Amino acid sequence: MSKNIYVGNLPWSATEDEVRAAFEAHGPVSSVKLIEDRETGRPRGFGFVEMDDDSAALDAIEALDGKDFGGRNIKVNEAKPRAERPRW
DNA sequence: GTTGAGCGTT
Repeated sequence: MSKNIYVGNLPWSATEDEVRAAFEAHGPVSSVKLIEDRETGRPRGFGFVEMDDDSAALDAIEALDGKDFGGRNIKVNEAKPRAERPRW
């Protein structure tokens, strides 16, 4: 199973590689997705991290939540389930 | 050469 993690308050200079490295330090990371504005292409400053190990995910959440990342305190929490793609 | 709330489109 996997657990989705929401990562917010990220600096605009942050990359997926840095976020992945930060979470891989606490457990195996399945995938990392930084969200950018689809219309303007600007980074929104938040992203999502998917981890296979639930305990490692919770450990990474409490370990990285409110911590300094790239000179900014990031917010790490359990992500809400993403809406499925509408078929029509 | 910018900006700051916060939950994504494969």
